[in-house]
Amino acid sequence: MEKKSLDHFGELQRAVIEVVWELGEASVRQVWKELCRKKELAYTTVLTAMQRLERAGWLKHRTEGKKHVYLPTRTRAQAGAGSVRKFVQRMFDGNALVLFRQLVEEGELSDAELQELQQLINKRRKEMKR
Amino acid sequence: MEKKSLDHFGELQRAVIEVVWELGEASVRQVWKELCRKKELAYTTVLTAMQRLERAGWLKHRTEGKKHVYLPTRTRAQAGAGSVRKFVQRMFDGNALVLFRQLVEEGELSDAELQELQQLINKRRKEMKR
DNA sequence: GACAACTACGTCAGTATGTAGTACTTCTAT
DNA sequence: ATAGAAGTACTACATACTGACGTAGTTGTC
Repeated sequence: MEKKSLDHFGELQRAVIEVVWELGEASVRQVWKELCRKKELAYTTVLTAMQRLERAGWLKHRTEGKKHVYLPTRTRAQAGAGSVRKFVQRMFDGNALVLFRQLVEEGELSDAELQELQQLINKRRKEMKR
Repeated sequence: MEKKSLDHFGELQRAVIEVVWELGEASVRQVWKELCRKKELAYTTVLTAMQRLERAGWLKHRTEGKKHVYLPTRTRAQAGAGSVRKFVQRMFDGNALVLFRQLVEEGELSDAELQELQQLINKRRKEMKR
């Protein structure tokens, strides 16, 4: 069922779903207006993108008068988590620790961030003990 | 220049480069033989895949007699790191901490792994202090 | 020089994507 | 009731990438 990871969409579809997440729910026109602030687009271009996202299972819609109001099927956080999971699967054979090692050792994080991360881990481990 | 992340390749190309990494360097025939253990493939199919990987900047080759010996342009680790970086960029606006939070809080890791991660972080922080 | 092994090049089908036009439908204001 | 605005549905087209090969030309070796 759930097939594609978020970061495998094209730019347009990606931008569309980001807008929907931001607004919580949105009509085509709303999204269109938002995207037009960056770049002129035909209304139907956005419509198509949203229909494709719906077919792909990322959006659903409810009918309101004559228009469709689209909602995300997953929260941004859920989508992020799913993408991470798939990414870890593809890239590191499902072993998340390898990814961590990569990020920690390749110096992607500042000392402050590392510290925050430690707190996160401690908290998590305490929660798990219960 | 460097455009595509490792996990955006198709299955064949992905399998090819994995074999090359494993062998260190490899002729088309070597890779072909290896891949044929899983699935019959025409020799030229593999050839094409390798040529495309070269055009994309993931392999280079040296000529040896009449054949080409292909080498990776990046180590597996470098490629992994690059992909992670791009992934973090696309998915979390470059903020790796958000990714960590995702993984830690969504319960992707066991207690043992969390513990190991803490050790990694400690080691890294000590290194940074110097 | 013949032949096997190679590479170069072209091709084809399938899929995804951005982009948008056209036609049909429906709500709404007069 | 009806015209027009606003919506959606459907179709189309160009581009790109991929898997998958076939064929033709080249070259090293016996």
